[in-house]
Amino acid sequence: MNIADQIYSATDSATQDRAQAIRDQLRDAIVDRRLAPGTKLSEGEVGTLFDVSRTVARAALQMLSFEGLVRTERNRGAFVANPSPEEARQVFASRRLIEPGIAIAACGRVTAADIAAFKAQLDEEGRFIAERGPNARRSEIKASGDFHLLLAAVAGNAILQRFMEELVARSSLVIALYGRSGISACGHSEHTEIVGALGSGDCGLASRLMLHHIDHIEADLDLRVRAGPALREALNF
Amino acid sequence: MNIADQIYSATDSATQDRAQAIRDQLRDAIVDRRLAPGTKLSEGEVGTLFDVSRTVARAALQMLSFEGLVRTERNRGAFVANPSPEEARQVFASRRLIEPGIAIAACGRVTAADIAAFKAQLDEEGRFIAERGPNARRSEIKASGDFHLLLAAVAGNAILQRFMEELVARSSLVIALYGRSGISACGHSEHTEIVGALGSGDCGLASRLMLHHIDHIEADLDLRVRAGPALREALNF
DNA sequence: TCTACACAAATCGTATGCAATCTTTTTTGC
DNA sequence: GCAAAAAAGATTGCATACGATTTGTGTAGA
Repeated sequence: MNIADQIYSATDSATQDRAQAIRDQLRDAIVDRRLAPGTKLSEGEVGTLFDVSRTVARAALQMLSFEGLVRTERNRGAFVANPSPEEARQVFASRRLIEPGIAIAACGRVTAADIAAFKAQLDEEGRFIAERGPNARRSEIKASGDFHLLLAAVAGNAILQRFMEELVARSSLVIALYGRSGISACGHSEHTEIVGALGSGDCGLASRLMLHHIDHIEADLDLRVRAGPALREALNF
Repeated sequence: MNIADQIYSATDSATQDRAQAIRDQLRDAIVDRRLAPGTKLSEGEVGTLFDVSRTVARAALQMLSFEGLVRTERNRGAFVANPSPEEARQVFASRRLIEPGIAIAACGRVTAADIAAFKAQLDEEGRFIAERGPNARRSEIKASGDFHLLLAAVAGNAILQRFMEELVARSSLVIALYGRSGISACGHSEHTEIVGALGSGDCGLASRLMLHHIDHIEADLDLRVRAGPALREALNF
């Protein structure tokens, strides 16, 4: 069982229907920025693409709409979400509220095996940062999110874990839209510090480091309304 | 616009399809304990009851399943959720983590009109406590949850507000299953204290009061595994 | 040339039908 | 009488069909 499986096991263990599989693939595509914000996802197109009927495609899109990754308009269709600056702020405000607590919970339950998993995760992050190129960049963003999901999994609260999955996914969208530079190297070192705090059992430190880490990520965003997105939103509504 | 509309405006403003309306009615029924945990909700039954096709009923049940209020089993059907003691603990652990922060956020944004709405909400709670009888008891539980939802609405973060809607709804289920006595009077006075702290702008106090309030609610639960629910679960699985 | 209206194309919302799967009952063999 | 197998019944999973709504296009009139 690799790390990715471990992270998603809570939601995917009982993968019953094909709709969930399609949702997962679409979510990965959105998080990896292969699907740009605003892209139209028509039921028929998704259906033929995955070789299922519109019924199943519709269910998958509905799930993504619940997660906030897709916006649906009646009789118009589904579109990859285009979060406004205000939504972006709310995403990070939520993370600032939840993640320090998750860090404390994880710190209280972390095992040696978990630490090993974190180390493997950090190595993977490092590899993607070392590589350069668009594909590595995508993998890097995803790996960075996976760190936070792994932490949530270790914390052992399935409800908070699901909240975090949603927040991390939406953060990817926000960073795609408003991200300024590569926060990657900085983020990676901060991840390493957090794992260090977990390993030494300093829960308060882990919590504080996490809070600063989120602040740093958000500080890298440029949430001023720009002509491009503003115009698009004006046209969409 | 009454208080209930205000609370749910974030999710219901653009009520597009009938599935959402059905979901809301079913959710109210579950939260009000008119539908007991474990009750079977077959697609056909729900469809005929609301006079829609199975397609629409299915969508409504899927939504409730995302919220954790309904559990679906492949080729078996949907059932009102029967949260385990562990799930119950996770619900309250999540609330302990999130709600003090919500209280602080709400405290920083609360207006005079909000305070008036809180007062009206408290009055309504008081009325239901004064009345006795099963219907009043139901309304009382619902009103108590609405207080927390109103607070989340005032906090002004749509994402956290949705998380709270889910947590409050699941809490109702947990209290229905594991609640020991009437925490109501105690809870009502604590709500009043929190509103007092909000009114005087003491955000730290509001946050601490909220944390204690959640602890008190949880302390009233009897989370030891009992024969009844265990047997039911054994029969369901 | 520009505007307004009408028609055509595309897409969604919903109902219904069939196949697959699970549960229950009946039948059969011991 | 009891256990096991088989058939019947019920319910979901999924595909498809049709109507409704929206969007885009072309044409007629000013």
